Amino acid sequence: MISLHPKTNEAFHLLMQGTLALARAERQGIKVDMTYANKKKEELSVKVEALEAAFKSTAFYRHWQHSTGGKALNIYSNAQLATYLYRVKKLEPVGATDSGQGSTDEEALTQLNIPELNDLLQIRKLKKIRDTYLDGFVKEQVNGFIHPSFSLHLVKTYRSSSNNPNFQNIPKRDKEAMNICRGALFPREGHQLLEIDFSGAEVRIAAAYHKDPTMIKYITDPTSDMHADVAKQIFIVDGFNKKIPDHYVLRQAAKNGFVFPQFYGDYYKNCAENMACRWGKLPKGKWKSGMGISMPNGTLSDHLIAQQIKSFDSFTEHVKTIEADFWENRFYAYAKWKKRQWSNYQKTGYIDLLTGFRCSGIMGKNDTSNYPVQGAAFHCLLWTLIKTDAFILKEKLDSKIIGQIHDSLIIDCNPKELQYIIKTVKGFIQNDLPKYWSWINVPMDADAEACPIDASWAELGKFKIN
DNA sequence: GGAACTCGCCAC
DNA sequence: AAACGTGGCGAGTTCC
Repeated sequence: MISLHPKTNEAFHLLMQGTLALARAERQGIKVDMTYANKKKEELSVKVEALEAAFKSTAFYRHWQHSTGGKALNIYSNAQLATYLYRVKKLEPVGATDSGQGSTDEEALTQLNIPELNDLLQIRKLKKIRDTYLDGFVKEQVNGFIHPSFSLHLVKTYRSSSNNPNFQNIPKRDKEAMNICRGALFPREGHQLLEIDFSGAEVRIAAAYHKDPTMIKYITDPTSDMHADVAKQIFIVDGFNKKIPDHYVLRQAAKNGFVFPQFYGDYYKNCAENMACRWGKLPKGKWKSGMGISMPNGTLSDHLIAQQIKSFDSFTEHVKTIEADFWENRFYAYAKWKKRQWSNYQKTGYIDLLTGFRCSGIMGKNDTSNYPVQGAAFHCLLWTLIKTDAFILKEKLDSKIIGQIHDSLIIDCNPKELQYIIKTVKGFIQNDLPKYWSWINVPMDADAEACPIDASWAELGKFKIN
């Protein structure tokens, strides 16, 4: 028997209207400074060639070359690199790829502590910027504008995807890569780029599913701070103050190394390793005084040793207890919902989203709680994009929606319309959206950031708007 | 010579 | 017992 989802019609209309609004954004496109892009490509090529020449003059390279027995050596072949490192030199691989080959990613090569490999990593970074991003813009550009495509029919969770070029993965965190890549993208003459982001989209939409009272409190009480609370617990800090830089780093480590991974279904061993080694800069094994990132009094190892956590293994055991507390006490209702999702899926073979979509097919346990959150959170953005598009058309504004990145809207904005647009879109998000979807059970909010007039997308951070 | 694969790496 | 969700894309590689 076919069971029809009660909200199918609503989901259908969201897809239809979303497709039309996104098509208008695609047609608008984003201006590329071609002179800049080509100049930067050239500069990167010069750097890559210099680094490549330096690499090829090392004993490491000569030995590698010699080891191939006459076969042409390509220093960018990870297969050849893995063979050399793990078969010829018999080094111990830090990890393995899906197919079982010793891994040659940044993590693995850094751990090997071979200076020449750091040069190789540097070359990889520059080539990525040049070949994936700058060259992607140049290839896809028509009359100085790129027109990234947005699709609503490709992703299992009913999120969107983007290609030709992909507008949703342009570097942001790495400052150098961000400046070079986003520095090529501009608004129309006299305009400024405006980005409106949902605040904590997935965390808030998850609350509509699990209705966890602790989580709802964290979202609604502005004096509470979930990541700080978890950081205090993991790193055992009294008098935690996120204004102290050392404490702020611990909060970031807890947020990105524990809280979010746990929401996606990660487990304590990965979390402990990431927090200790990647964030805390502590080694595996036994810890001594003076190791790791700085703390208000001494270093992280000093601090943890004083708390009787004297080794990586002991920290891991500690994080295990925090994981148990996280799901058994702090977010008990959330954990219960996750279990229900899995058992419902096992009975029915599908998962329904609050926005009227249904995910079927083979899923793992984590998928059954991740898909509905990821999809519905994106649908909040899509709904807002449709409303904003209609508003711009109706008011005959000069500003144009040019793209979307899962939970954010990017607008090529006429400065005269900036405040009006921000106010209106925030109104859609804060007032109209929760009315349209009455299952939303926490306030929805957004942040707006703009670039100066005529400035590239790289200038976004410098211009916050309350 | 192209399809399909692996690997690494960028975003949310 | 098992052990992080969703994509796109370039380069290298293998297969037909």
